[in-house]
Amino acid sequence: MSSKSEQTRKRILQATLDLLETGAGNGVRMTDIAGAVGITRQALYLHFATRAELLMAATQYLDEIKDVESRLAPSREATSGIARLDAFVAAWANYIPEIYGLAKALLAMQETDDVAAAVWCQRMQDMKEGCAAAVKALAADATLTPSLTADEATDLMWAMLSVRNWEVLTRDCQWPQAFYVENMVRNCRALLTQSGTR
Amino acid sequence: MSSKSEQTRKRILQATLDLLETGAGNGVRMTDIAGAVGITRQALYLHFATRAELLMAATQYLDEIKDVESRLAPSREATSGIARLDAFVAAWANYIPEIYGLAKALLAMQETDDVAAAVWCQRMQDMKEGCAAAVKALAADATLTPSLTADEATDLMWAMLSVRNWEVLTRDCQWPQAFYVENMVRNCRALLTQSGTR
DNA sequence: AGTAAAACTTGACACAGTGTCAATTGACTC
DNA sequence: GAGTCAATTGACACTGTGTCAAGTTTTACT
Repeated sequence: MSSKSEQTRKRILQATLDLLETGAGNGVRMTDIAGAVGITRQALYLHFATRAELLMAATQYLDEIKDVESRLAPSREATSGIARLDAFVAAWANYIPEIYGLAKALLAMQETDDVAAAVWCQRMQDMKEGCAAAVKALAADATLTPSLTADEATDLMWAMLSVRNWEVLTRDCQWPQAFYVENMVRNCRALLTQSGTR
Repeated sequence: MSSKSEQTRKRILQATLDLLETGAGNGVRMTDIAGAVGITRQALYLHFATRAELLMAATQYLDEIKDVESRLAPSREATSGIARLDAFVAAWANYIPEIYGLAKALLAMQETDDVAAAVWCQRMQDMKEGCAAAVKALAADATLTPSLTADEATDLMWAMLSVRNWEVLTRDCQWPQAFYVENMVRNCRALLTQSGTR
């Protein structure tokens, strides 16, 4: 049924992601998106009730495309806790640039829009579960630093790997992406494992 | 001359800070500030050209009140590099909650307002100088980690101590302030000094 | 006390961006 | 040919910032 509608919906989501990626998310208005798709602004509301809902749908669409699951496979298959930590950090650190445009738009909306805040918060909570799993693996190996509980270690790791930190380091500080990744892997080890285990 | 004007200006700044502190910076409108002072919204523009300028002035006013300089004295007087690092981290970490309301408002404006972005950026740059000085002291003692250059270490420390990280850890993760401080001191040591020097 | 400047008020308006609504057009289907 | 769905057009409400002109109150000076 209504394949025309489905089709337009996809075009909208795609255009949204494109604009967000190139324009760095700052000021992507409903008008811009409609223009990119080739429909009127009002027509957008036939597909998505609000801007927040559109961004939300774009987030899910992005996941489909980028295939988050398969990126995390190496981490899940790691044998030691430290290997798991390294793999997770690297996977996430390399994923950030791909979602950055969208993340920034959602992050900016958080202050004003409760729905957007909830959506983003939920997604970050999912990512936190990955952190928790890595920390758990460390604890199982007894390689987790004694100065932190598992929850605290998870919190710290989560904060370290936040999109905002990525933004600060790669944008403001001009760290190349590869350097950022390498560094974060080392930092997480230093902070979370027993005395900088190699 | 015109002491009335000066007086009102101060009342405006004070009201702004009060609202920002209690209301957590989310939606403090010009109307709210005017209402708190007891004047009309339009009258605010007789004192400050734009909202950004008002926020900017409030920032400087806050510094006067909180006396940033004296807070940093212990850090400057530290003898070893590590003592200096610890003192600076603790001083800054304890300063964040006091400026948080204002910081949040300025941070939120960054996306849309270039002036606000510039103001906040400048202030963060000042704070970065403090990081750089601490790193330099470590380097002088040869206690700086060999895996980072001085600039990289400064960047990392700066990112770690960002207001947004404080927000994540104390708000989202519910870390008590004291725990946050203690932890950040330890983390900075772990990341920046030679193999976790005690 | 008288006056001029400065501080503030009132009320109106422009602008951007989101969201809403009603009436209409074009196309595709049964 | 009637019905339905996607989209269009044009208008409007709402919020918050910033601007403007005209009028009133306060303050300061002599």
